[in-house]
Amino acid sequence: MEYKVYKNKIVMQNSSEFDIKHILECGQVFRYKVVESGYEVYALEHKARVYCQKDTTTIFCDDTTFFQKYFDFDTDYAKIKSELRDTEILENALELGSGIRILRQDPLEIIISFIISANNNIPRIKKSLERLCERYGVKKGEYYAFPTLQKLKKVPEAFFLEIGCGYRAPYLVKTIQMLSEKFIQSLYSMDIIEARKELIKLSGVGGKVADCILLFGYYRTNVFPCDTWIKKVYVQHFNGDCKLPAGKISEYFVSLYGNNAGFAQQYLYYYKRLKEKKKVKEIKNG
DNA sequence: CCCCAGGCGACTC
DNA sequence: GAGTCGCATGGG
Repeated sequence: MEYKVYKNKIVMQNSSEFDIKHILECGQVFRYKVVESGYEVYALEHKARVYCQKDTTTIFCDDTTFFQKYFDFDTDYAKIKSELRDTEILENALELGSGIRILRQDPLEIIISFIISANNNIPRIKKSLERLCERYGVKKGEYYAFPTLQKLKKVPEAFFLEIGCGYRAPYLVKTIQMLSEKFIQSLYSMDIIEARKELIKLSGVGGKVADCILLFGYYRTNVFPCDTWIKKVYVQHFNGDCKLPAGKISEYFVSLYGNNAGFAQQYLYYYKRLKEKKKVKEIKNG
């Protein structure tokens, strides 16, 4: 991918491997919002504004080094896509979500976000996280940083209830008490099986959430989070058994795509959600 | 009223 | 170990 880095911006031309809409709306990140003709995205204490006009994408930000890493600029997505283009459904998904990239996000932010995500819908997850940051994150001008672990340890269960976390509130409190910087760091170098086992020990973290944490928080791309949408993909496009548990479906896709499994999952998830949304709209409009 | 949302924990057997 | 079930909460 070709790009130029300036003092406070990164500029890309004809970037077929970078589409900010695809990146933000494929379910890996919740702290972003639509602004005039672009998006604003928040990561830890940083903020970026991304605009796309014709063939030019511009990332305005406070720290270009941070966001080059965050947007995964060192990975060759053209190569990954060529390796994944093996079936009709993948071909369609790769075309629809051609500009998807897996973000290098902060593990703590991802752990909290995906505990909240369980059996929840995206608008509500976004709202809960926004209110958590507003109350416990450091104010950075007109936005808020994600709370530090130290700050999170002071959040009472009642507050998580107040911001709409529902029955996940006690899970969050319990998990935050279990977390330490050392634990979070230790997972980077841990064997994937072991890391997954450690994450599942956390309250509110099962197999699916653990896979999301590994993929989005630790960039472990040889996992395949299986949720309700992916289940539909498996049944409808891979001739799968609808009674098969999520863990087995996940294993199936990892055996199929190996270190590209996480990427495949994002393309398929984005594809299925968009298609389903479109179908609902069509029904509504007659 | 129903069903669903990026599932998990507790409880069975 | 696999199979049920309840779960807060808001939207369609």
